[in-house]
Amino acid sequence: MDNTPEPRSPRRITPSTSIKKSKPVKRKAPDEEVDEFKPKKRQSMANRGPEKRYVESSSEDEAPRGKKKAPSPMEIEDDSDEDDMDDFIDDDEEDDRGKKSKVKSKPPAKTKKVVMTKKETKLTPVKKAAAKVAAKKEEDEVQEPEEKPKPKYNWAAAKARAEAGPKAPGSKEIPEGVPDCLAGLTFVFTGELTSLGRDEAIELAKRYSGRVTGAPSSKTSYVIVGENAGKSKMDAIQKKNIPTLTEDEFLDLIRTRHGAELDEKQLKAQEKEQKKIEEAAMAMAAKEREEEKLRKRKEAAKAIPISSQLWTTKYAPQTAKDLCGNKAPIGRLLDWLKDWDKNFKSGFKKPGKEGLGIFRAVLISGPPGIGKTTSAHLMAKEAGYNPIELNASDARSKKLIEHHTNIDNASLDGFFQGAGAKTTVMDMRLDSKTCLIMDEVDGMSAGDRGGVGALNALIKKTRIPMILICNDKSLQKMKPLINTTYGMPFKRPGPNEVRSRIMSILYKEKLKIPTNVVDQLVQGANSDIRQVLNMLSTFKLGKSEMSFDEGKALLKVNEKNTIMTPFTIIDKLTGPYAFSHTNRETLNEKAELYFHDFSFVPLFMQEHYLKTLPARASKEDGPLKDLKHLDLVSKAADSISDGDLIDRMIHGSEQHWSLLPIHAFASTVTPASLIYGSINKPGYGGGFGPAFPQWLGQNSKQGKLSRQLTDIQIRMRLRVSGSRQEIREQYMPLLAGHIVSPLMDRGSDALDEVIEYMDEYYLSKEDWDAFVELGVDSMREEFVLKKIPSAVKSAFTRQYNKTDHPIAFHKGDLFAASKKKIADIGPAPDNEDVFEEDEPVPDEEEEKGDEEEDIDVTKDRLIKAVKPKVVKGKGKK
DNA sequence: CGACCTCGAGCTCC
DNA sequence: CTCGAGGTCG
Repeated sequence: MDNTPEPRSPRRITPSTSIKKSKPVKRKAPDEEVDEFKPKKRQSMANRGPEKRYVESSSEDEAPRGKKKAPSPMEIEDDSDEDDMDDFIDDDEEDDRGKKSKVKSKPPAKTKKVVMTKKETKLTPVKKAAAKVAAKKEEDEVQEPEEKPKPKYNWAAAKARAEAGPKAPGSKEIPEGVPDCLAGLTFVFTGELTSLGRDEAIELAKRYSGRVTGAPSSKTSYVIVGENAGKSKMDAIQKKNIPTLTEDEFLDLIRTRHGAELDEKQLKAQEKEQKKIEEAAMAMAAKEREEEKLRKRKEAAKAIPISSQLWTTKYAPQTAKDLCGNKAPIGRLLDWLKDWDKNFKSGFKKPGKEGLGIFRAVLISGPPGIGKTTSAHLMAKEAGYNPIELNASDARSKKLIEHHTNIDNASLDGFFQGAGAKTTVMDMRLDSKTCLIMDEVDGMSAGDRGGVGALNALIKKTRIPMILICNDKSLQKMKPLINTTYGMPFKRPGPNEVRSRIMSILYKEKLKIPTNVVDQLVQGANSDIRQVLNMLSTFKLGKSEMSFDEGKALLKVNEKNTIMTPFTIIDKLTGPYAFSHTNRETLNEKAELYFHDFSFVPLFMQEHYLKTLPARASKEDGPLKDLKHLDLVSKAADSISDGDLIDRMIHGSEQHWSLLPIHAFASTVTPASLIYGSINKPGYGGGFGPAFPQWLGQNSKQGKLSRQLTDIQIRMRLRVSGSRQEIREQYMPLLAGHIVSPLMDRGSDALDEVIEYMDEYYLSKEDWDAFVELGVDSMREEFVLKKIPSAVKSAFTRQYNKTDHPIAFHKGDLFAASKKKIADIGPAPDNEDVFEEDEPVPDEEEEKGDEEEDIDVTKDRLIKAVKPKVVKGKGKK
């Protein structure tokens, strides 16, 4: 925190939430959260007398570094904010001095070089009140003249600023330019601006239809250079000779530039686009009329009139032209479908030019809402196929996969093998021109493992093209599909692609929404057209126009839908400008991020804090920079370590949950405030974004092992007694000699013996796997698996699956049911601990799952063997 | 109309 | 860094 920035002119810009389109609102209506929040906070600060003092003094000795202090929220108060506050307090003081001569002069803790010209600012009642509070406090603290202004002033000043800010004349105010005055210009922002946040600046440029890109290039009209501008960018700027602006000049540009000074080319392009939009809208209207007619003719009472349909269905893409983005993969998909017959005849031997001739199925993957399913349908139709959609997550299709497309089952399979045969599956007719579209493949195998396996087997012999759709193909369970299908990753369509479509729809709906607003919406909705349409259609109910700010408000309402993962949280907390003085988020808001998931976020922070290029060190150069970096990291480590201690108190025996906020700051916010900065850090293992905490990986593995051990124990408890530990330490080595070693030593000869032994103890093949995984020393996993020839392994699996086993609950899914059975039998009396974790006894339905055949044998056996009514845990044998 | 070049953005984790 | 899109030139 010692790299305090130069004193600078105060910011007169409201928090972004309160930028109003027209005149600033009267202050009687304090704007939104920020404002609501701050005053509240101030009060709470003011109420705390003594603590505050400590905080103040400690925040003062930041400069002499190395002093260990208990982490405290206030400490990590942004230095910049402090500065700002200073400035503001100064303002207030000066005002007050001028008017009442009441306030004593401030200790010269900080040199103010910049004297503002806004003393004439009329004090509004609120501001006066705020100033009064400030003044009073000042009087109180006067005895300690060496003290810096108190953090508590921040709130007063912040409030005053938030409310009075936009009105203050002569200060850096957000200028109001002519609409579209930046049209046709391309901006690049670099470095930290003095009063505008990066986002605000970008937003401002976009508000006036400017274009903002990340890297300067020959297309860039202006580069707005702030403090600490990146060196590479500056070099590029110099090399390409791009005009640069300061922030003030940028604001002036907005003020002075009139209208769109577009050159001919741009105008032409605009015209062209407009024409395209209108054409598309016409086409849409025509289509709608047609459909409306059709509907009327049919007189289908049930059909909903198109005009009242949801926009998302109403404007669902009808032709390939309507699809946004992903042009290349969609084209490939079409080619593949068209060539399918040919490839089928040649036995999928010829790769073709794109190499997709050898696949019988494609796997489309990509985030939701970008038209994967629609593309698949449209392309199938276009290629002359009759698409059948199976949604893997709905039970019907699941059954279908299980029962009809199972390779051992003849019904569908007959079709897939016989040429040209016709079959009906679930009331759907299949013929040679059918194309199977499996949606949400990744949601499939959740309930029935082997779903993907069965699907894969189906793919290998299908006689019709199959299009599989999933959201995430990197999942483990999707692995079998990767080699058998052609992967087609779909990406989010770019804003440009979405815009034209949205614009046409809007044109047709007679909604007047400027391009930049649409862009904003698209961006805010992450290019999810459906979401944008939904937002717009609800908006349409009230109005027919939308301003930039209305769009923003609309986005804000909808943005809650986006989920925060620890990754995004860490991104937010340690992003390049996360704690820069232009950042508008309060510390409390940052702490809120921690509370999103307070068991994970600290872990991610701990994983991440060494991987940034701290912005606080970026001022220095050479060795000094490294030193500063080290210093910051060391401080962050200290804080994280403090956080760990606090964590002990929270999660340890004392359960001091009230310490959670402190933990938030110590473990997360403070480190973030120190090391925030560029994430992409070459040379340090590189990588992108926060890594998944290694500890978590190990932890989840441990969790898995421990669950497996519990499994084994529960199964064996029919024969043996003992806690998990006992089983692990005493039975398992013994058992290993009987169920693992024979396979290692004698190979497949020992199979029968081993399986018999496992049956004796009700151990399944899965238990065997777990058993091996749990092994140590001479029984450790790699060693064992290496020693057993793979032929033996597969023979083992085959043989095990071939025979019936006297275990009622050898499937993981049936585990819940199995526990009940054990309870029925009555466990060994000294092992009640296992049953403590029992879920409520599952009801009958769950018990008879899909695997009835499996159960039947064993069920009889077990249930006959014992009296069923013994109460859980109490039964003695 | 096609090939080449240049610009720009997204990439990764659950 | 790599891919795709878009523009320009032959």
